[in-house]
Amino acid sequence: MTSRRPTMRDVAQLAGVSPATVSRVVNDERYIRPETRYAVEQAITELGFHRNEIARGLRPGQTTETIALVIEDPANPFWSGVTRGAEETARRHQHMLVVGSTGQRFEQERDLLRDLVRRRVDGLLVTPTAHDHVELHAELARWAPMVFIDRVPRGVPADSVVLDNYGGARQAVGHLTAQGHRRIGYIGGDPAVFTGADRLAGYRRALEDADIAYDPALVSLDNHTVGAARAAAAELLDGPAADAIFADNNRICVGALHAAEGCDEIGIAGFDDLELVDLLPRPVALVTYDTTELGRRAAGLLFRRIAGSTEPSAQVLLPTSLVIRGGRGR
Amino acid sequence: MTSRRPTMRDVAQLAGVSPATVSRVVNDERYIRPETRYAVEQAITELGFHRNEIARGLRPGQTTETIALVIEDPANPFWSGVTRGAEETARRHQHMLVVGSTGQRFEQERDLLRDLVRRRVDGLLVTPTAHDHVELHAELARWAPMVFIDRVPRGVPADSVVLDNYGGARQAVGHLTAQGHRRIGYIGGDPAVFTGADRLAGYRRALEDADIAYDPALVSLDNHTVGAARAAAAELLDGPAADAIFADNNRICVGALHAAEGCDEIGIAGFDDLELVDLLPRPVALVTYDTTELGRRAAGLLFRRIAGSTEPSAQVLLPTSLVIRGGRGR
DNA sequence: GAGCTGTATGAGAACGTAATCAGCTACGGT
DNA sequence: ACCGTAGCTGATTACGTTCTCATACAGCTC
Repeated sequence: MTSRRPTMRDVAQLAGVSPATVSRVVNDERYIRPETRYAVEQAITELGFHRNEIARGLRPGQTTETIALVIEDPANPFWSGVTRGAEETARRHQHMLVVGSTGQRFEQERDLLRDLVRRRVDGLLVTPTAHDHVELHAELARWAPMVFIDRVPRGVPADSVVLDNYGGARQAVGHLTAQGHRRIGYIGGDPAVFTGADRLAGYRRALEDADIAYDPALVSLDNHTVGAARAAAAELLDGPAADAIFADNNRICVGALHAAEGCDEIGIAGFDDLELVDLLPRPVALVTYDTTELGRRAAGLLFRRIAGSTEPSAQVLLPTSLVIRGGRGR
Repeated sequence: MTSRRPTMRDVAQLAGVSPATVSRVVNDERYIRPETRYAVEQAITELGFHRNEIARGLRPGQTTETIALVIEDPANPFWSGVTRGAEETARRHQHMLVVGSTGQRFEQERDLLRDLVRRRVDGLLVTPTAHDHVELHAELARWAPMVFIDRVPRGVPADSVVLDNYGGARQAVGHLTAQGHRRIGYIGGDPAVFTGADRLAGYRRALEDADIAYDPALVSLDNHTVGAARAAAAELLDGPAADAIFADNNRICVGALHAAEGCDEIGIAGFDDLELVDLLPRPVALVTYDTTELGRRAAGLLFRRIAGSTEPSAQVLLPTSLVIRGGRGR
């Protein structure tokens, strides 16, 4: 199938010119006789020549016109939205987007980032795995600009874009208290993840706002599946008699909705949007935001760095909004 | 920030050896004295050296260890599942995954594919845009193996992986007829898209199976948004008095569910899974499948080609299964 | 001690492209 | 006749790596 691929030399030979001339034609430079250009173009078409961008990128000062996006899981709607924004922005800057996933494993993140630096990507959009590993990011940020997504790095002076986790959670839980709920359960995922801590803080702040004492018995952490969240919700409703639940993310919210099915007086609020919630009989308060914009903003910051910006590092906080879905209300 | 990046020459100079020796250490070859290896490793650490994979890949016969995935929209759950499967498989083969989106625009697909071939990716996973452009794919498939996803190319001898669109639709519509529905509406998207034609054929076949005459008035095409689908569904229920609806994809299904809200006697079936459907009061029949597996299979076929397989091109049909969700049935 | 084999290293070429430099022609002005 | 310049093209080199070849020494065997 794939015989040896034609090079500029091959094209040159066929067209009866030197490789330099072929290069000039390909790069559309001045000072080419029309007949020469034509002959070279003929040869290019005949051989099916495609300039080797790898060799081109080897030249000093050249870039690979590639940025990388390192996320937890490309299939999760949150990350796939980010991916779309990043891809869109990369394309606008004539760059390709490489996507790598960490599955929340540090070793995988480390290998991935090192490999990407070796491949000379022009920049990195990174969601670090749960626990901080400053050395890794600091060492690699020497060679390629890095922008963090959904995490604020400690100790690495890099740009970052995060959601307003604190404000969003506070607003959602505030909505529950305004509805008269007093015993609001919190169901979260991995407590080591940056966003979880912020959302929990927002939850506590909302309780404070409403003069409700914080009760650790109403907080369940480390729920990583819909099933676990469902069980945790059932337990909170049953044991400490929660009258409402705040779900830290969309997986957990689905679990909570299952656990509270039929009990429409239980208040439910959650982070992340969910499709079809508006067809449910109960109302659900959701903290929504634009993940695509998250990807776009992050990539935008990255390209500013790639272009050579030396401004102090920026921490962008993306706003969230609270929407009330479902409950047959129109 | 980014000073000039150290090369093997720099490392060699610092370690007091030749570049060839550095190369040997980096590639973990035999015949290196332990002291020499140590000195080189010290120099590598001190300079923060990372081998330039671009230069490495320039050598003849070398590959870029990169495959590309060209899809319509990375944010769509269907494609993000495929992305995950492809990324996972790429990683297992020590390859990076480049993701590009076409937004269903042919020019964008063309530019993207050309650029990827110029960048010398080892292979391409492609979902062609709606209308066939055999020349493009045939020309590029000369240089990099190509596997088609969710479309069967006409005229290009390449592997492909598609869902059982025909069988899935037939089964879902068959379920509706078995429930006693006789006037089943079909709501589809772009009729030029390969999958739509197959699903429509499956719909017609299921009607035939149940001795129901095909009525064009019950078929609505070219619905590209949830809103359009909702309007189309409302119209079918109203005008030609459809008593059930088959939705060609998940966007359309959401629209149909909205249109039929409250009318639980209207049968609803659709292609693609939907979250939270199981909490709806009405039952919904859904054609489900594993998009991640789709990506994995496609990438698997691609790596077989990359490894040099010359078997005749394979068309993999991925099975679907029908699940009945919702309706408060447990 | 001549001839081997295995270990360890370096010199130099090659990969495909683009930039630099140099050279050529033709033409206009002096 | 000479110079300058614009238009056009080719030879050469460099990019960072790896591969091939050459070399040198140590420890063998006969």
